Amino acid sequence: MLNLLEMEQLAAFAEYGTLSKAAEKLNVSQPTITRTMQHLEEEFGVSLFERSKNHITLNETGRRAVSYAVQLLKDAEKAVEDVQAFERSLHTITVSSCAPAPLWRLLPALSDAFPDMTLSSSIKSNASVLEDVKSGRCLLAVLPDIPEEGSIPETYRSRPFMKENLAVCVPPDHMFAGYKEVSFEVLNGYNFLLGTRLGFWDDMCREKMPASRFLVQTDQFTMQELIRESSLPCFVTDVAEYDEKIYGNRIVIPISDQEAKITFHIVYDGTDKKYAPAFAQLFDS
Amino acid sequence: MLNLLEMEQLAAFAEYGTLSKAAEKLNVSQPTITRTMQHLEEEFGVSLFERSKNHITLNETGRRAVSYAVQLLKDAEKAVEDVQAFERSLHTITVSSCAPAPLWRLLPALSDAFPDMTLSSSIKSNASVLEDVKSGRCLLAVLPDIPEEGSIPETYRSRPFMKENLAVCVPPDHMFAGYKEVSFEVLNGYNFLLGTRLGFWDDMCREKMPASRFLVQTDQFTMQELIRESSLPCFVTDVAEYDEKIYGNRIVIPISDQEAKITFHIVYDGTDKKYAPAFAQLFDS
DNA sequence: ATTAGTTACGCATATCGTAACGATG
DNA sequence: CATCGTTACGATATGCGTAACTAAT
Repeated sequence: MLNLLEMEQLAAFAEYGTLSKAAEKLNVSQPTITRTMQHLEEEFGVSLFERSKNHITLNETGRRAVSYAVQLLKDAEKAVEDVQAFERSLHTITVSSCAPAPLWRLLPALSDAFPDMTLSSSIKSNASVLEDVKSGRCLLAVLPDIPEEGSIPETYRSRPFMKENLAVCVPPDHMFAGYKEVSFEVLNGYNFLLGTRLGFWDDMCREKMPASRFLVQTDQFTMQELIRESSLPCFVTDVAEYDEKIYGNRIVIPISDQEAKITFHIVYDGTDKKYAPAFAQLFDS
Repeated sequence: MLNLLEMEQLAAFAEYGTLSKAAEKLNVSQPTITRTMQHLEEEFGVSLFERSKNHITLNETGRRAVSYAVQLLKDAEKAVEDVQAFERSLHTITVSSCAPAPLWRLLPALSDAFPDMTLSSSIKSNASVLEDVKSGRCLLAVLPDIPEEGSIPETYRSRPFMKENLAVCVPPDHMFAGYKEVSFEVLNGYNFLLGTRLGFWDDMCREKMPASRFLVQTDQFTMQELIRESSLPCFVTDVAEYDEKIYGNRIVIPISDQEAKITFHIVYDGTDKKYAPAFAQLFDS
């Protein structure tokens, strides 16, 4: 039977051209490679090399054998990696969410319900979350609406999870400071501070206020500094606790549009024997 | 690195359910299998089994590892077989012919021109020969006409090789015995003796004489006996030497149709560096 | 003289089988 | 008590590196 260690030496010889180089690269003695090449010819039952007195080259058959050797090595490596990844996946609950806020409630609940499992979450656009659901890359998805008919397999369940309302947050001397509420239409054209990792809120703001510019801050401290020191409006929601240290005396004005009042939905595979019952208990209430 | 021998033991365990059975089937001691399974868990870096004190089963990860093991074993086996097949192909000239007669001249010529090569020939229908050419399953093809434009890749060359004329062969008291020549139309409706391995002649006779029945003889001696003892007409060609021992006093009457007068053509890949020049020399004259 | 490949030899260690043990049904 | 899996031990074989040799540039 073929031996992958021998395959590796064959591949190394093919790559480096001489037995000596291959031996050096693989940290074995040069006679070892000689022996292995001889043994490979026995294994394959054909001659793989052209030999002159002090030179050895792959012949046409040898080159073909090399291509198989390389492929087998890749496959074997991939097998190990995949088995390890599968093992990890058995102990991991993967969540893809369209926004950060649902995770603040969801992750503690999951951690409580599945104390032995690793939780892995990521925030991405609605489209990416949908893809993750469909491909099975996540076990739980959080989307801002009930997914459209046909956008996900029928076996998946969708359950309302929590509401979140978007608001703008302005300094007391800002022209909006006295408003009870404000619409996207009115806001459109003003520039905003925008933190990263807002998921779909990010997309929605750009869509609803195409004339506005969003000054994206990747660094959290910079963001906080700008909130204090600039008069630019920023966004908050009713789910995040309002932190005076950050927002100082800024004033929160709810956005009046329906689109700014979101009910997040949890989506999961209703036929998953391992998780569906537990998820049902968690989310069906 | 993974070891295919260990993969085989893992696959055997999966197949036979217990370590003991696997050991027995593979003709190794049972502790060997125990050790191998332990070693496999180290290699993969994950646990692959559920163990109780005197029982061991594959867990979910283990089953996945098994599927990779099986695949790797298949691939490795296929690699060896393919390399051997490739080696053979390097020393073999494969000819697909639509009829036997051209091979009688072609094979000796090839044997002469390529004394170190093995010759491998087969007789099949025109369609099969065309497929063999297109798929590269044969190096040389013999077809009854110049292949139609587009039926084979443009890089292929077609050269006339030899002619063959079909005739019927009847006893002296047969009603056709006095004819100078005879057409398919006249022959249509009569029944004939037909040897196997006639290639495209077989198809042509059935096409041109749809009302006739062909009594196919697979055994050569039965065929010869029937030629002697029956008055049924059979087919001969001008290429096969007329053997009195077989045909006795039978009389040969040429078939007058154009379709019974064939020029065989050799077809080969004109871009094949190894063979095209030699083939050109053999067939371009 | 240097580099490359093969062969010979001796040692280290890996691997296997036997045997003994423990657990289970 | 028959079956199954693990552990321990000793023999052997496998495989490696060193060294010596040949050939080529």
